[in-house]
Amino acid sequence: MSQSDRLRRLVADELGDCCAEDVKHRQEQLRELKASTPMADATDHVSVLSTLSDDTRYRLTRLIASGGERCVCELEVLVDVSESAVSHALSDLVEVGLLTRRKEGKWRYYRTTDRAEAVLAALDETGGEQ
Amino acid sequence: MSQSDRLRRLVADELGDCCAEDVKHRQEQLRELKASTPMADATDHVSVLSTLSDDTRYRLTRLIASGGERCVCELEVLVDVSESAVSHALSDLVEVGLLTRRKEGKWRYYRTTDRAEAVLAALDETGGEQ
DNA sequence: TGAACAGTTGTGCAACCATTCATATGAACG
DNA sequence: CGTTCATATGAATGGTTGCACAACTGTTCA
Repeated sequence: MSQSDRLRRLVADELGDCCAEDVKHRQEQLRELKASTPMADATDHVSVLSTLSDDTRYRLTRLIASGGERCVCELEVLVDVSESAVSHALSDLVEVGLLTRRKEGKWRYYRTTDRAEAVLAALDETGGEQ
Repeated sequence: MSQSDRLRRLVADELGDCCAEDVKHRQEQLRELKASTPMADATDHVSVLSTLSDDTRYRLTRLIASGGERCVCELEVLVDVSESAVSHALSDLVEVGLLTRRKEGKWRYYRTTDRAEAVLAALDETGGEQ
């Protein structure tokens, strides 16, 4: 069974009856949908999401978002993974634009970006639905 | 070298000089930050993010978000993975509350939730920053 | 200069995850 | 009922990822 077979049946079911014209129209509609859906940033967005979708990185981002600028040695205390893991995590977060890094002397301070805050807010504001 | 050693040095650097009192205070501050940062939904949020952070699932969500309700056989045309993979992906998305499923006859229609739209919007609205 | 130290990066292993193939379910229809 | 069809589900597997350990940068201070 081919994809277009199924599509024909679907259109037939939806419209009651249907002719080749209707199927063509639906196909065209889907083609347009695919073309018009903004996929340019897909890779960018996917890497942001996948970076934030790790427990350690999520927690670090949360902590920085709610506590303001922090440096590695403070963060190490707040999550229980090695300092190396914290550093890895922070670098990943900077790389995708969820954190910014500031050097001061031998310390490095991390801060959340607007993007990080927007994503966290989106999650917070849509908590208890189904 | 212990964590609290580093913390002491950090506080010393920040304040110019510091006493045991100051370090205690910073430690207390961090403890409060940890306690007050909302981590209850962490697992929930992390699974939402990790579900959406897959290319196939992200694209499907995008397509449904911009095209409205769709059923599996339409979506199969729009992304180039097997029907089984589409079905798996959609089920995963429903499970974490990014899509809802509606049955009608032998077809199943999928629609995005507020949460999905909020997260996509957050990403869209914070595109070109650094 | 060099010792001490904050943080970063490379590597290997273990755990996890996405896709596929094969099969199951459940609705419609004769 | 039995077949067809749309979709779901389970098991297997191939690939990816997170972590700890250790070696390495780069900075400060003597």
